[in-house]
Amino acid sequence: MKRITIYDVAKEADVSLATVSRVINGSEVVREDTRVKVQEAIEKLGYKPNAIAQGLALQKTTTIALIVPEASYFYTGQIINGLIDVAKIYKYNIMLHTTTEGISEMNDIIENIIKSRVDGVVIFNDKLNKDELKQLTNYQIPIVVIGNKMSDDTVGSVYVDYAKLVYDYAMKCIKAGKTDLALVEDRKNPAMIKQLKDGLERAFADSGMKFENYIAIPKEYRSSYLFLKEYMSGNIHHDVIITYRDSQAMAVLNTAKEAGLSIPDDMELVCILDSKYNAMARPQISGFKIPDYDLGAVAMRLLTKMLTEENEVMDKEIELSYIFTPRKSTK
Amino acid sequence: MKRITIYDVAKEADVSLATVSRVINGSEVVREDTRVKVQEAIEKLGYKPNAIAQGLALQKTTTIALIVPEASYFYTGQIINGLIDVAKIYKYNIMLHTTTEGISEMNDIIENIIKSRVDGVVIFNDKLNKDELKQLTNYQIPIVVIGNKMSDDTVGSVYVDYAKLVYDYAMKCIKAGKTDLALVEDRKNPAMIKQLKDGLERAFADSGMKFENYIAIPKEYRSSYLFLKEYMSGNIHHDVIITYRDSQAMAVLNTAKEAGLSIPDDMELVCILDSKYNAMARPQISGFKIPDYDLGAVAMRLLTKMLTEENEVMDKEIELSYIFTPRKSTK
DNA sequence: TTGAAAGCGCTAACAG
DNA sequence: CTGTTAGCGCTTTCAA
Repeated sequence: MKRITIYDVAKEADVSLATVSRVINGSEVVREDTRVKVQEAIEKLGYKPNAIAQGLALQKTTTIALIVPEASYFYTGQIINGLIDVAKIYKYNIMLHTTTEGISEMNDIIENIIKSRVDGVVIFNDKLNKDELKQLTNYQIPIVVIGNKMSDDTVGSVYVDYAKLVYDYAMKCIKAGKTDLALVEDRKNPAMIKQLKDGLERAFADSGMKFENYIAIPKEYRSSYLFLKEYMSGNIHHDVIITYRDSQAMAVLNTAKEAGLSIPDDMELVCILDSKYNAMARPQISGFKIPDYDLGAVAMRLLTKMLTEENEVMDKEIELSYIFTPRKSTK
Repeated sequence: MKRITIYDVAKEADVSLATVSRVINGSEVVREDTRVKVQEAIEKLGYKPNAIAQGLALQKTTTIALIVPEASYFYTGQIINGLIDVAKIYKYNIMLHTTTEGISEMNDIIENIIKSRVDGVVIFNDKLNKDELKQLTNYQIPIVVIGNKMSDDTVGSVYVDYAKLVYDYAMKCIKAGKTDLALVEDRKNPAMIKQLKDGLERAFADSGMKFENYIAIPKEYRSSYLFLKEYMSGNIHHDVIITYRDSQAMAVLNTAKEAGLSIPDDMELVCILDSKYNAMARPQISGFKIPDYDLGAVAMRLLTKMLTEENEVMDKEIELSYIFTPRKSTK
């Protein structure tokens, strides 16, 4: 089947290709009867405009690139959902890229993105290197980063202030007399853990104390669970244990129980990134509802603004808030 | 910053644009010193070939479209990961589309895909309508569907035979004297549940019995959990309860426990789609390890074959297998 | 209101 | 080995 083009439609409708172009782009100037004539020809031939050719002529692709970490967490999925939903509204397509291990990886992706001439890019990545961004900005490609607070002329950001989140929570605990807080490391999300650690350290410093219970997972342990099992069996006690992901919270739950510790009576447990699985655990795990879907949606919305608005978009740093969801693992 | 093109490079290197084109495409015929000269010009100007223009000239975009359901399950994420990893190997880009509610949705996506002139498409969707596929095949776009067994000249498929999986498992149970099997409905995955139900019915029929314990979740219940809580409290007993997703298995686990039933002693529990959360539950839930990542990877591999091989690809229907992972919820 | 023609940036014969 | 040129399919002045 010969790929049918605008020329074919023009011939069929007995008009020039310019006219066909006008009707597919909804130009006002076309006379009604010729518009109908062209429409009919389009229907008859099953013509679909070639977006590639349009992209070339228009110097814009109406597609944006999305970079996410390889890990397929529910959280990431929700961000993607949010982003796609609003992208759909503004007729943007999504080119999906994932960062896998290997130093050069990110560079390849960036290179690829530049070549594909997307109109903008959204980056969600724990370990974000500013130098890599610079490449993109050099090519004048508008960027929105999710998760890190940063912005300048071509980059905007949408994020949740985890440091503040944990700071506030820690302050509340300290005021309630719970001063033995512990944070479990998450090897997969180092940057996030750093934010949490910073927040805790600040809270303790502001309270005239020092945060010391950072539970690092030694490299020789294949999983947090394995280490925590040993850790808990040491008859360890903390007032509150804080984990980043649900799976770590569950590991704490299970290992504590196995060690004869009762949660929340002997020790409280809170998970930063809440998930439905937290609610399925027994006891149910308390957590912070992070607006994952909104992170994606707002990021895309911000990007469309940066893409369309003539004058600089003013508010390019958007902080989203969270809600603490108390369940049964905290008192 | 003026967008720099192949012409700029040509002028800078003092050659024709054809030569530049040759070097960026790695043509063998270029003399070494001019190749170097061109390379230098490219570096100096920071030139990146415009993939859109290439696509237009070449009549191929080296991008494929991926359609997945909105739901951001871990399973879907893994499929995407697998697909992207092999897409990367073959230098294909991924255009991601999600099907949200609304009848016309899928049609919009198809329309969009046709316009974007992707080289092929991979579809993973529970509720797949063959008529929609026909649109794509009309435009000669190669398709690979994940999850449904089907194929013809332009469509291939990669799937796991869930009906067989559950059939075999049911037969094993029946032979062991466990004849009271129950299947929990999953409103979000009707087609999948149908496969499972078919398999069970066949197993029972082949054993001279009738499968009757299909646990439908009435619409008025917001979640499986809510209904199961009531169901279990009715002093119900089955030999084995089968669920599709981990969250349903956990709901069974929790509601059974709350009703005073012991798993696996009073009742066994098995989850079709295994996940890490199954291993985190207590007791740990037995499940079938479905090769999610491979589903994506193999689908993409198949598509590249269909895209490059001159002669018809012979094996366009690929069945992947599963492994039963016995844990603590089964005896 | 419509048509002619010049690009958009690149590839691929075809000549030389 | 390299340059010339004709597209790829569409948009957009500029004229008519």
